[in-house]
Amino acid sequence: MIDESISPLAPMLRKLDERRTLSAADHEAVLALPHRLETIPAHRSVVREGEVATHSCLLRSGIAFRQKVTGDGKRQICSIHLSGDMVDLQNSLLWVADHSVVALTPIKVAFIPREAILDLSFAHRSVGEAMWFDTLVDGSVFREWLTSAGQRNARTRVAHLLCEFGLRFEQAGLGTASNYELPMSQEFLGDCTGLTAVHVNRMLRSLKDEGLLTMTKGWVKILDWAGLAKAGEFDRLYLHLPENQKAAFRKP
Amino acid sequence: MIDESISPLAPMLRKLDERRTLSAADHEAVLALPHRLETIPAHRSVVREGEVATHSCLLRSGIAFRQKVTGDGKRQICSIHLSGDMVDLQNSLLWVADHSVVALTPIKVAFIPREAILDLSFAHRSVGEAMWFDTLVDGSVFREWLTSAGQRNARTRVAHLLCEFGLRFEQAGLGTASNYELPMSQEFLGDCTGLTAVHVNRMLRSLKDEGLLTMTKGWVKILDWAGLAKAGEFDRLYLHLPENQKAAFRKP
DNA sequence: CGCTCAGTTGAACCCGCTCAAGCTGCGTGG
DNA sequence: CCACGCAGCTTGAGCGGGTTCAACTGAGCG
Repeated sequence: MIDESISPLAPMLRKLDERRTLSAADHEAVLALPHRLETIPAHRSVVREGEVATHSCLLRSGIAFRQKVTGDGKRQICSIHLSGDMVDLQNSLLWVADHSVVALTPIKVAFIPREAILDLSFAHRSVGEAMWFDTLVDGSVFREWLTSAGQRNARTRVAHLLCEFGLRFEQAGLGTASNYELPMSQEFLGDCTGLTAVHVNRMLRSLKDEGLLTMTKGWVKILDWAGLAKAGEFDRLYLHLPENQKAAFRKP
Repeated sequence: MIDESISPLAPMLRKLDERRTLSAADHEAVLALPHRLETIPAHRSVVREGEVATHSCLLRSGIAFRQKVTGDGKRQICSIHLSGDMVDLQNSLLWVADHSVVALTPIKVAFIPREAILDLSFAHRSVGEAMWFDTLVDGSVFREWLTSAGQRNARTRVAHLLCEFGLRFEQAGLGTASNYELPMSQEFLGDCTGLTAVHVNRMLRSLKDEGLLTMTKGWVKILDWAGLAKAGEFDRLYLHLPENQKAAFRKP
């Protein structure tokens, strides 16, 4: 197991290592990445839409999210990110940011120059694959959210989101899939799902009334995972969780 | 310029070359990729959700699209793809397909083993970067579609989609941004935008009535690009078109 | 000619939005 | 200790954008 105290980049290593088996040399190379540590307060943005992103940003702790803002000021949250996520590969590799990355809670980050990321990726194939695949999983989540926003009704969307968050938080070592702390307002959940805060509230009430979950002081407890998953049409396949993926890669 | 007659993989080379300047060795390596050619009729799927995708699929001609189907049978189109696109990198690299890829028109494809793609990418960094970045652009388009589905009203969504298609078709050498052939039913456009065919019809009528465009026999003519772009809140940044990107990379 | 599929239009309906009011919990300062 | 303010949660009532259902039109095709 990788000790967090070894290096500020340890969360990154942990995540890459889940996705691909890395050699000692790979480990060393990752930890040797040049970086600048920073703490960013809640609500402050890491990168803004339209800016040139020269650095990529490793999230070491806290929660961040991606957002896009429409012409008339409405906000769409595109995904959330937890410890270990390379939260701005998308923007920095594409040069001009097409969306913003914002801190939901206070976060600790490490900025890494994009060239260093690319050099590392192509010098160490396993690392490169793990990183590339991570960006593909991001894409898969975007597709799922798009499908929710486009095709599912409000109740299903909310239930789906809470299932996803459960698995994501558990994977990142923050609670369990059915019991986790979620520091998000209903307004925020609305911007994730394309609903208003008022309607999110009503859908949560409906789910609570059916005994599927409780929410108190920012803690979500899912009382009936199977029931909530059914209500949310939730199938974890799209998350491409590492355990499944690595298993698949051992086969051939 | 790259001659299509050299190899069936020429469209791929053209596209990669737009994104990164490739050496002669890079060219050779791309064209040397093992592949199996196939022609697929309209409506037939290339990969189905849940299948293991061992091959990646280069689209040589025709139009393909990605779709996800919800529990109650509704369909979300996630993106469309044109000549030169590696239409199934997302699925094949992630192993188990989380969405389907379907032929909209009859298409010509070349199936390439995923291992060959990966070997090439990591042996030839420019090729690898071009390919990785292409998957990131796909992600950017997903985010934009998500934003449309979640936050924009029906009229804006339809106008936005037609602007995007214009630029995509022009980029692929199929017509111009304001005059292109679009072999899609209104039902299909509805599944792209999360609307019903009936409402797509009404929104198109509204856009036509304002003199922004005409649609006859599958040909879209945009009479007032600026007007349509405004109606659709359209900003091309998210497409990360090669000309802008390559220019950015010459700078540093 | 008759079939089918896509486009078109109207009318009624309903899911989710908007507006508005009241509530709850909590931090701040007197 | 309470008073105050503020942000987020809750609930109700009415509205409206988009859906649903249905009928008709027109083009392509065997």
